[in-house]
Amino acid sequence: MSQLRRATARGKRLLMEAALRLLARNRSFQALGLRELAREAGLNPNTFYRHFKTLDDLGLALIESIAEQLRKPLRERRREAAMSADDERPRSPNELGFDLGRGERVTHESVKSFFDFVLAHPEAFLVGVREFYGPSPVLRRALRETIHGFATDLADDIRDFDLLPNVDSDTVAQLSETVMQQLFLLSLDYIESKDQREAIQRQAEREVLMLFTGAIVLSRQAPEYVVD
Amino acid sequence: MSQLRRATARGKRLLMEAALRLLARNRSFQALGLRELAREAGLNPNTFYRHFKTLDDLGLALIESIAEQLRKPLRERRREAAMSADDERPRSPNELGFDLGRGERVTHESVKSFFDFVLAHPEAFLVGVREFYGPSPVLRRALRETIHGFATDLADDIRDFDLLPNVDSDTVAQLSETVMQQLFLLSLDYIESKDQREAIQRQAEREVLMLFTGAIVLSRQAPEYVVD
DNA sequence: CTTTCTTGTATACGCCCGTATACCCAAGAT
DNA sequence: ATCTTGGGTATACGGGCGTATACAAGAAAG
Repeated sequence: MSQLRRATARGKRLLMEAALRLLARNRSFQALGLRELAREAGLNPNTFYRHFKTLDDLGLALIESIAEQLRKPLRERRREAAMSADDERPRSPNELGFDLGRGERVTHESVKSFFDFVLAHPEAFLVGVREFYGPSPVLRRALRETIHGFATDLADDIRDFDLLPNVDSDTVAQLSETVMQQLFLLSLDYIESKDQREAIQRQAEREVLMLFTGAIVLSRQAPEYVVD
Repeated sequence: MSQLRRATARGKRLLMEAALRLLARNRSFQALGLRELAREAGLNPNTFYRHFKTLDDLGLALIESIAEQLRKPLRERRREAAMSADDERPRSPNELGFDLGRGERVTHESVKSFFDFVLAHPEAFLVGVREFYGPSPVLRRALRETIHGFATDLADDIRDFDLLPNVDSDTVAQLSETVMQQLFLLSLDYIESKDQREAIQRQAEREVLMLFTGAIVLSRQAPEYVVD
C-alpha cells in the first residue's frame, strides 16, 4: 500500500454499515446472509470477498470499529455529568466515610449520561447486547473486550472522583465490570421500551447504589490484611 | 380428542428435543432451519407442520416445557441447601439487625445449589441465556416470564428465611429479579468455562452479598414513610 | 365393520444461497 | 507508456431451503 494506512475502502464501509442496519432490525448475526448483506449495501455479492474472508471477519471489524468510536466519547460524557453533579457543597461523610448524598447525585447524573449516550447510538447498543450472549465466540470475545475497556474507564473515574473510599482497587475493578455490564444489558430494554425508560434508569441507579453501599460496608471488616 | 389431554405426540417431542440439541450446539434460534430440525430428529420435514405453525411456535413450546420442568426442582434444591446452611448456631445480628455470618453461609449454599442445578441441565441454561437477548420477541418474552417465576420463588424464600430483615417486600422482589437474572446470565460462563467455575461462583456470592448489604443499609433511612 | 382423525411420509417446485471463474477499469508504481 | 494491483461486476453452478399436494397406516369413534 502506498501510505501506511489507506482510507477504508468504500465497499468495506458500505458492507459494515449494511450489517449494522440489518442486525439492528432484529436479525441475528448468524442468520445474516452474504447476499442479503450485499443487497442491503447496494453491491455485488462477490464484493464481500474483496474485503472479508468470512462473516465472522466482518462482524469482528464492525465491533472493533464501533468500540473505537464510542469508548472515548462515552467516558467524556460521564465525566462531564459527574462533574456537574459534584457541586460546591461541602462533603458530609457518614460514619463509614461515605457521603451518600453526593454518591446519589453523582450516580444519578452518570447513569443518566450513559442512557443518553445509548439513545444517541441505538444501533450499536442494540446489536452489541444481542450478540453479547450470541452463538459466535468471536463476536462474544470482542464484545467482552469492549465492555471490559468501558469498565476500566469507569473504575478509573470512580477512583478519580473518590466515590468508593476505603474500597481496595481490585474490588473497585470488579464492581466496575459488574456495573458496566449491567448498564450495557439494560440499554437494550431502555432503547426498546420507550415508556419504561424512567423506571429502568431509576432501577439502575438503585442497583449501583446498593452495590456501592454494600461494597463499602463489607470492606469495613477486611480492610488490609487477608482473612484465611 | 378422546381425553382432554393426550400424551405429547412422538414427533412433537422428537422435534423439540432436536431443537434443544441443535441450539445447545452454538446455533442461534433464528438460524435454525425446518429441514435441519427434521433431519436431526430423524423425521420427514413435513412432520413439522403437523405440530407447529411456525418456528417461533416450536421455540415457545420448548421454553414453556423446560420452564415447567425446572421451576419446582430448582426451588427445592435451593431450600434444601439453605436449610443445611441454617444450622443450630444462635443468630448474631449486628447493629442493623443483619446476621452477616448467617447471610454468608446461606448465600454460599444457595448459590452453590444454583450452579449445581445448572450443571445438571446445561442445555436448558445454555439455550436460555443465548436467546434471552436474542432477536425473537416471542422467545424473549417467554424467557423473561420464566426468570420472573424463578425470581418470585426466590423472593418468597428470602422472606421465609428472614434474610433481609427490615427491607420492604417491593425491594425484596426487585432485588430477587436482579439476583436471579444475574445468576441466570452467569450460568452460561459457568457451563462453558470449566476452569473458572470457582471464581464465577465466588463472584456471584460477593455480588449477592453486596446487594443484600446495600439494600439493608439503604432501607435504614426510609423504613416506613414515603420520602418526597 | 366402516369411517374419521391423527400422525407420518414421498415427491416435487421454485427460490435463494454461497461461491467459482472470468472480465473490467482506475490508480499507482515502474 | 506499460504493468500491477485493488476494488467492483457479470454470469453461472449445484445445493439446500420452505412448502404445496398427495398418499399411507394405525387408532378411535360410530
